[in-house]
Amino acid sequence: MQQFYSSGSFARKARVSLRTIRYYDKIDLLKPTRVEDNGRRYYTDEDFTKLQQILTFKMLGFSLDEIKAMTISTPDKDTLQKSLSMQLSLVRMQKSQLAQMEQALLEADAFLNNNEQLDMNHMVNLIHLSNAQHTLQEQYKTSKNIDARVRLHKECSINPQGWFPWVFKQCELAEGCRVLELGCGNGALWSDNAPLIPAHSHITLTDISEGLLEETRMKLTKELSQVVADKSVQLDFMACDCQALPFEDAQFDLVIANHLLFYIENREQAYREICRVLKDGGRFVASTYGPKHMEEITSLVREFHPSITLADKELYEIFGLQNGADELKQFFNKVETRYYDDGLLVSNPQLLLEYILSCHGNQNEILLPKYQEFKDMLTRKLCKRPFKITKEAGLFVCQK
Amino acid sequence: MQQFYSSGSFARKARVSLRTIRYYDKIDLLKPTRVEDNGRRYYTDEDFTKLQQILTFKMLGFSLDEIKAMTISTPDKDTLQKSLSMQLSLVRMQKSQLAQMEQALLEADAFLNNNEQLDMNHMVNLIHLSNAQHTLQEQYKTSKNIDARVRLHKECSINPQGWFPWVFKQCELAEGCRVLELGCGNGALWSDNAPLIPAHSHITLTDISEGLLEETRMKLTKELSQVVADKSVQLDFMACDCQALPFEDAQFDLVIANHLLFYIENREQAYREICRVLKDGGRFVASTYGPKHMEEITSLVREFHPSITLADKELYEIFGLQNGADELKQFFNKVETRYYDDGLLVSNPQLLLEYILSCHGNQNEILLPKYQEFKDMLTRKLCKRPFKITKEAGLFVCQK
DNA sequence: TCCACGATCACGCGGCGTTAGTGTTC
DNA sequence: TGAACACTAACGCCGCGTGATCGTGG
Repeated sequence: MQQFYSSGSFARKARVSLRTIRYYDKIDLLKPTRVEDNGRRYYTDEDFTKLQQILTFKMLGFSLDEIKAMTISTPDKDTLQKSLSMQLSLVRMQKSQLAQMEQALLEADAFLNNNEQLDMNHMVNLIHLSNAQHTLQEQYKTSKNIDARVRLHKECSINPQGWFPWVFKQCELAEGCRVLELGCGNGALWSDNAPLIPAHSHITLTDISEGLLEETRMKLTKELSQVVADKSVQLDFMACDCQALPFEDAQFDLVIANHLLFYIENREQAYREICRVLKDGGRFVASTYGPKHMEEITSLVREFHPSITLADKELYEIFGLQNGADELKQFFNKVETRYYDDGLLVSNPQLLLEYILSCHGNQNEILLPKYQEFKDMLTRKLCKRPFKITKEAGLFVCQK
Repeated sequence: MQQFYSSGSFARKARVSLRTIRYYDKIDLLKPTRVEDNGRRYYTDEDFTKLQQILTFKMLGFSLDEIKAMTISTPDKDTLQKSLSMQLSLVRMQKSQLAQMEQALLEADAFLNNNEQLDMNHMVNLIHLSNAQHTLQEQYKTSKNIDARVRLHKECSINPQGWFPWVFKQCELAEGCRVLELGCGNGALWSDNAPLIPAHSHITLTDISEGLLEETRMKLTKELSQVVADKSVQLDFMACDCQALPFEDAQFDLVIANHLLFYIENREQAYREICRVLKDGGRFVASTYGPKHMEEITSLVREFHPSITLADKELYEIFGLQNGADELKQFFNKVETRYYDDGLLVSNPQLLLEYILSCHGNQNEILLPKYQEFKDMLTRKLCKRPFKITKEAGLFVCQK
């Protein structure tokens, strides 16, 4: 009962070039359902739904490689619906971007009408907006990745407290304290602990990514509006590099760097800067992983294929729980190491799969072509009993 | 008082890469205001406005070459405003496209929710929509070109009647006639002559471009709604190639091909098809140019640079007023040639310039680098007395 | 004296368009 | 017996990213 289309009629129906169809076959993005011995390709209606996803994501600016990772699973009804809702949210984001452009263009036009002098800020703003669609995708991808990681931890952690509350507790904030967080990311440390933020505290959040910081600013000012008002807490945001802090000396009681230092090229410079902006007796809290963190996942994927690495460089080797104290002691008087007691019990293969695919190593090159096979293996592993994963995370508390 | 930016600070401010800035310099898309002897580039605020246009048009999907043609003139306040309004309309078109996508995605999702079976038409529709942004630009460009040509003729013609009313008159439509127009374009023949369309006539418009036809359909059904209702005129639309007409034999009293035949590869095949669908005694009206049409413009640009040609092949050589009758006589009984008496008197250099730039020859490669020089030459030519341009257009009336 | 910044090649990549030449099917 | 269609292979284009290497100003 299946109706087959030849490559030509398939391409015509979809109004894409034949070359494109062949190319998508060659790069394993869209394989024909059937290939005859003479090499002729035959496609079905199912391939249309695949092509639809591909083209829509392409329109939204993703590269074919990225699309390959996004559309790897065969489209059953469920994944199709997920994909559609993802497309929908992306289309809406694009639309709102265009609406911003429209607004800015209208403003610039009105400005030109009223005023002889034209304002460069308008122009620069427009320039940034027209470049924004690229940033938008980057953000979407990273936020999707972060999402996958957060979900695994949230849904499978043994310790019910959670990482951010634990870190917050270690910080021991006092009333009226002045705090600087470096690499704030999405600001989870503060949104997760909103009720615990002491009165009159002055919190400065920094990140090196302007776009991310802007998003975080919008999110936090919304979510913390109560606290800010009730306890007269002050929130500041500043995009900067922690190797060159734009703050005066001896400003802060506490500096926090949550899972950040392994990304910094010149850590000594960063320590110097942190010391500079800390008051005498102020504290520096720096969290990181240990060598055993998530080691079972690494073994698991290595079992499937031995040459997979989930991270280009092991972050804990650069700055980890086992070696971080040494270098910190050169800059701070007292350095105390504290471990966070937790582990994961994973029974949902999909969660684990998405976590693995969100890693920054070479896993996708190897796993995506054997997606189904790998998924089946995970499912088999997890169906009998939950999979136990070690967490080894913690932080250093340093005193100036 | 001018503030200069180095290439690096310019790029940082605009958040584009330095490489991009250098590349735009190399391809003559955005030249720095000043270049020092050591090769260093220096940019000003004016260059920001240029860059804004470039990036916005790029976001909207135009190629850098196209953008070069669009942003060639130095941005005084007037051209800047024009450019902004152009950007605005394009942004709005994109937005509406995205809105359509959103709609279609929602529908598909709802469909999936209610119904087990998913409809391929939805998918194919989505596919076409995601490809549409490309078509959109094409349409925008051709419509801009057509616009430039129409404006020149409308504003500078000596004969006040106008081309389309004249053609319409030659067609001698009767009540209840069945008419087929091949290559209807934007349907100007009918919108320009709406009050003259006889009652009960049945008009079928075709074009080979589906997108253009769809647009024309929307436009005409709006503009002719009165006539259609009052005189019970019937309008049909059909995307097809005139070398293979999807109509039965002996259907039409009249077939019209306005400035179309020179584009047809196999004209004999087209004539056969036209004869086939014409009733006995039915007529075929085919318009075209003659060799002298607009010849002064060709001389003018050749005067500026002798190797410019405004059309890749001269259309009238393929099928023109001077040679068309011969081939028509092989298929029709009577062939009568009628000339349209008109000419242009141009005093506005801008109109003429835009007309020339909208031609399909090699003029842009040569003229755009010397844009200002050419514009000055045109201005000088036209300031003393209007520039006279011959029109040699007309049509053949053939009887089956 | 350094070093951050700027400049010029030169190569490469992604996503196809475009011949060129060769079957295969209606 | 074409002609319409399908296939592979190979090269090319655009819009930069990415070094490599070499000045130069502050």
